[in-house]
Amino acid sequence: MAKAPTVYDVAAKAGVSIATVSFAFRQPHRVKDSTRETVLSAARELGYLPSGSARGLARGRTGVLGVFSFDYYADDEAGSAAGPLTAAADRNRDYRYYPVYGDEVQRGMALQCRARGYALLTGSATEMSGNAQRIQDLAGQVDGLAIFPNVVSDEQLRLIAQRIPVVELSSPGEVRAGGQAHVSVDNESGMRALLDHLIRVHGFRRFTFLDAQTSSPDFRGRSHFFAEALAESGIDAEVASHIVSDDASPWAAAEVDRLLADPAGLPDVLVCVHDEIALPMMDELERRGISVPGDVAVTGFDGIVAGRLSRPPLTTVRQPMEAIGRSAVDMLIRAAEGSGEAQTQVLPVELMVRESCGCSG
Amino acid sequence: MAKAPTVYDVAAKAGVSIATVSFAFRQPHRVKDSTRETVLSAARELGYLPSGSARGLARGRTGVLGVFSFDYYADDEAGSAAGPLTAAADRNRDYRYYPVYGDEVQRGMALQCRARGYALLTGSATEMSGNAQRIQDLAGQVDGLAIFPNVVSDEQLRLIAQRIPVVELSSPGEVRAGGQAHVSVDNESGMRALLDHLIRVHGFRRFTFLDAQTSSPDFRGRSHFFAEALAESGIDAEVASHIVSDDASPWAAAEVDRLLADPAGLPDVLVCVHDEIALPMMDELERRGISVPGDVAVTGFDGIVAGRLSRPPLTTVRQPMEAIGRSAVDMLIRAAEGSGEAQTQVLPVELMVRESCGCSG
DNA sequence: TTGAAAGCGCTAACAG
DNA sequence: CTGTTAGCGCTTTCAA
Repeated sequence: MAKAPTVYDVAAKAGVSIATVSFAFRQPHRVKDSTRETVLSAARELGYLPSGSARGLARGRTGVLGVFSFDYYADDEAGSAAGPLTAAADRNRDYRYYPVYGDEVQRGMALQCRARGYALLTGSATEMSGNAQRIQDLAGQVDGLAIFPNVVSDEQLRLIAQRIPVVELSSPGEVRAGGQAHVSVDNESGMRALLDHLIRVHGFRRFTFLDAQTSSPDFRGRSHFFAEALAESGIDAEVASHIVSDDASPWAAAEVDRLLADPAGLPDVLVCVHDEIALPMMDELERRGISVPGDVAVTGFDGIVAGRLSRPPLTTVRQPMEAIGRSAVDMLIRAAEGSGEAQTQVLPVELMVRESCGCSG
Repeated sequence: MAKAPTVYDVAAKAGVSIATVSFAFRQPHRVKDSTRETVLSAARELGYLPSGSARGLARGRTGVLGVFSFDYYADDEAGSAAGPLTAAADRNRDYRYYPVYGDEVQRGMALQCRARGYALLTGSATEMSGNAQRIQDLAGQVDGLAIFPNVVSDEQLRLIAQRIPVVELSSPGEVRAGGQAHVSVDNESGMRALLDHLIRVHGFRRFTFLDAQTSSPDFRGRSHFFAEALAESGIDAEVASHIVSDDASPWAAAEVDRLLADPAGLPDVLVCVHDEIALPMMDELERRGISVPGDVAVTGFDGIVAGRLSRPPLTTVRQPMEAIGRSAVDMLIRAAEGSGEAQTQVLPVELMVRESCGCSG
């Protein structure tokens, strides 16, 4: 790359001051038409491209929003191996559940950024260390940052939130960390609507809840309202021990073993804390010749795309992922542009009755 | 947000110079242990977060790569309306084909950026004007830029490529624009493998090619090799008039009308230039009671997720989307870090024989 | 091992 | 309408 021309070069070539060059681009109306023409064409001839860093530094804002996530499907070896990149390598990846929850939320953010004239900077955590460094670098480059739960320590989060608006893409924890903004969904209504359906329509009485090993405010909330709602209905539930979500098949197999070993027999329904637990469970059950929903019903939570396409289609509670992303962006922009602090927001969910609960398509 | 502490504040608090603060962060080994401790803890207490803009400006690089795309599903009204964001609004979107080709490529870029320690800045074009502005802003903030075809004028592209490494995510055009880097796939082999299968295994003789209205080097390549390969086999093909890809149902209905109106009857197979034409065609055919592949076979190109889940599953040629994205990132980084110019690269494709061609699952 | 000082390229008062 | 000028916050020689 040849040395990049700057405002100085353009100014010299156009025979004006650098301020005029800047104005010609940023406040065209403040410059005489003919002057603007001169400047613009000088810029064109030189191949002038304004430096984002310099602009950002001078203005104190970058026009960029950030999002930091954890990519469950990421495979660091693929990246470092630098081996031949083939179609076969691609195919071997497990994209059964892609796009997942976070992908759809990020998509919502991208769309809203686009609509609002911002760019979106994405970064994601690594299995390895160095995440603190990564996220600080990211935070230093944006006007506002959205963060998925469980990817950043509270300390880090507080540090960053002190400098730029931050919104967590989850429910607030049980203990509200001082004023931290959140965009979340109404887990309570969702869980209650789901259980209401299972109890009233299907008459289920024996419930098993499949929880995730990775804890999060949302998961804890669902678990909590599951128990609460059942208790109110005078039903006792069994809460399965934590599920390892690291590796798909092993835990599902183990869990089915556990269910089968229960002398009391299978429960009426497996209520899973999220779709990515429900889907592999259905697969594993089918593999063992156990019919869903014939022998046992299964439900999820989130409403990822894969659940619509599974067999049977998954009954679940759908989060408005795109809206979550859009909402986060709006909050960040509002806060970044000074119109008030970011506030926590709770979006509605929707019960999606499909076939895995026993309803007919 | 309180005024952000800077190196100066940290330096003052730690009783050192700003150079030492910088060193403490960027070249820890060059600073005495005790000094580093002092600096770091001063920084922590102050809640110091380095400014990305300032770093970028001083270093001449940002550690960020960019990608500019066009989002076909984007709905600007949803963004500007700022109406209530509900689950229902989300559900009404047509995500049948999501994630599309570009989403998977971007995913590959994100993964590789992560692996290489870069962040990824995403921007996308608008139906409206102002794209030149958007992309220049984007380009000004990154060390390298990947661009999808048909979203940026050649002039813009040249301007940007003059300043930072740029790679186009498509085949080079027929007329190679001077040295512009590309990451693309072997459309010729893919199309030939597909036709070979259709001719040899299924004995098809009557082919119709469904082209896209939006032209691109890849689409033109596929169209070209389709005709060439058939000609070599002594088969004559009919190339359907351009298909409007703007709105799904209307053109598909019109196209089916056209096919039905042909006194010669249906062709043996509809070879579509990409999956997003093949899929709606299959839907429309089914709607009219025309069996695929019973009455007419259909094939696609790209290998998007939706094609695996359609009924029947779509026979297509799969591009290694993730690898394309990863490869683009590697090229950009190589070029940005000065180890040579970005070069064009052609990745292999793979014929995915599924059921829409008449093979049995 | 640390400090002084010169930029990096642009924006935005403030003058004129 | 245009020019002068002072930063924006950090990195990086070059000296000490």
